Amino acid sequence: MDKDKIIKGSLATIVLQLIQNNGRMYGYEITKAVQEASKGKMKLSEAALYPTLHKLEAEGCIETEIAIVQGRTRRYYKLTQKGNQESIEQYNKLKEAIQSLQLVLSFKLNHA
Amino acid sequence: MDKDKIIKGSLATIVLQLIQNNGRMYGYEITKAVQEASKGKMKLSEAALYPTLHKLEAEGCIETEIAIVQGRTRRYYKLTQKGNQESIEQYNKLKEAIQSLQLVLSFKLNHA
DNA sequence: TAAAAATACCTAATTTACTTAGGCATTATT
DNA sequence: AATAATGCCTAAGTAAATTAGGTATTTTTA
Repeated sequence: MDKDKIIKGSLATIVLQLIQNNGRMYGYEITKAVQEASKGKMKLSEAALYPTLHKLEAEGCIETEIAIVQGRTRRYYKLTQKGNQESIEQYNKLKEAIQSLQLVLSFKLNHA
Repeated sequence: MDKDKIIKGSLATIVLQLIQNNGRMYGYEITKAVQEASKGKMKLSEAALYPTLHKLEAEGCIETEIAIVQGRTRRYYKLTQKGNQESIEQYNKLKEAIQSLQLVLSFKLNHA
């Protein structure tokens, strides 16, 4: 999802968190949100996003609602109860993982 | 590399950074360092590590030196000049990516 | 007003990085 | 004597992304 392919494996967590923070979102909007929030440093491809959304829906974490706006179809997603729990859990784990990562990156052996 | 499969794609960066911080390290030692530094929250499998080490060596980022300690063979790795540059570059990109990630995770739409 | 860009959805094939599941050999511990 | 720890490794499978498209409508630009 990253221009520089650095952080992987947190796409579902990001998507859940974004939807949670904003009530409901549609796919295209999510890609733009990631770009805007990261000041262009991250670019979330639609090819990565849509399969993730469909998977989250299949798992019962999100549910959809279609809207037609100015002749174009939007598929809005919002969290289910399960998705709400998942979002919180995964967010906490990600935060922990980031902290662990930072500890590892600055680790020095006793004797070194 | 993670018990919880959260952060992926930064293994090479972690390895380079650990070796840089400690002058030289051998494989088994790296797995233990990750465990210790993260207080057991991260577990780096040898199956993930060794191929990464071999790839970094093939790329000319690290070079090896064999030592025999108490009847066992250790393969120490240290950074080459290229590895040194790579380490710094990748580390900086990872730091940036973490910051971007945090921005994205807390993003809210104007109107939401 | 025609062409290009933006909006909005999507999939298939490939690649990459990791996990699962082992193997081998020596030394230290129980 | 058996098990755990140290130390190296590989092969097969999987999951998650990338690459490379496709379709359709509306808005903007030249």
